[in-house]
Amino acid sequence: MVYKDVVAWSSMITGYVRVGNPNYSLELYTKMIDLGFDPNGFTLSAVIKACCEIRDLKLGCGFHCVVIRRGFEENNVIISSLIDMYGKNYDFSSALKLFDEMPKPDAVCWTSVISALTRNELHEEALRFFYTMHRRNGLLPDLFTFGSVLTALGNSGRSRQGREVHAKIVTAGLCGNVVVDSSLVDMYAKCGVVDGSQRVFDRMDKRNSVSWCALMGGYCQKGEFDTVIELFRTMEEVDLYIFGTVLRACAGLAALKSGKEVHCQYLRRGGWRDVIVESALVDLYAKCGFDNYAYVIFRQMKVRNSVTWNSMISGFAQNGKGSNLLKTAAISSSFS
DNA sequence: TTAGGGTTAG
Repeated sequence: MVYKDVVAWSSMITGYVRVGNPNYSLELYTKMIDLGFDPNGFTLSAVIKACCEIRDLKLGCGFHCVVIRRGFEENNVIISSLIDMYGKNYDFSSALKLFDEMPKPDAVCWTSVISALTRNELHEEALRFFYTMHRRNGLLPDLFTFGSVLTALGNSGRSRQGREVHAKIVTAGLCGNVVVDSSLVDMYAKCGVVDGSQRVFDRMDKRNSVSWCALMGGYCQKGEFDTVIELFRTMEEVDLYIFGTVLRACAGLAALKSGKEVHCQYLRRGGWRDVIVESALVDLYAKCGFDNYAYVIFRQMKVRNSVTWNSMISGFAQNGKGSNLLKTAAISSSFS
């Protein structure tokens, strides 16, 4: 395919990123360059976003060089894409460096760096940036900013500040957005204020799987596992994330029957081979005394991580399988 | 024609 000018190429490249085909966007970009067209700001922000989607840090760095070479360093749209790309690829120091070099970052750039810090679990730093953006620079946080800030507040267990931010969201008239409301449910849940989560959840007009998952996570954290299982049974649509939480509740109760039902439902969905859910299954069966079955799942897993190994090893330990335990522990140590 | 947000396991 050949387009007549760089505007047409950019529209196509941007369009394919938007519809979730970043690889094709990058192919188009290569073709465009091969045909001798020069990328403009629109093209570059789109391909950087594509690198972000496919989690290709190396290629993203390459585009960062192109941005510098072509003199787009003061383009806020491109820089916020780059900050986001570095943040999502867990290179927060590059994200921070880029942000620090900006003479006058706008609210979106502040939000991008707050999100990069939150994603890299630098929650206190993210909150410092949020207050600086707001108080010292007079920039107004929006829906996107609050989404990240609530994550940082929840993960650092700051319920008092969480309530203050909740008040700001109400004042700004931003309640009613499903992402912000779900983030509030999650913030209260992670702070151990599950009644706060429930209140926000009850007032929501529109809920999605994130809202449910956040609420159920709150009850799990409180040890109210029966409530989690009850909530799960009332859900009409479930997604991958829910399984991890509900299996944690089943394991907490050593509820083999419920666990098996959830396991069947997970298998019926088909296609998912998720390390988190499968690790939760290993833990569930081991806690219910079925370490042999836990081991069957463990062996079939395509991807294992430290949680999987720990669940299996402690499963053997709990069930008095000393020799299996030592064998598994020895193999796991060769992976670390 | 372009940028940024939320949820699972030991």
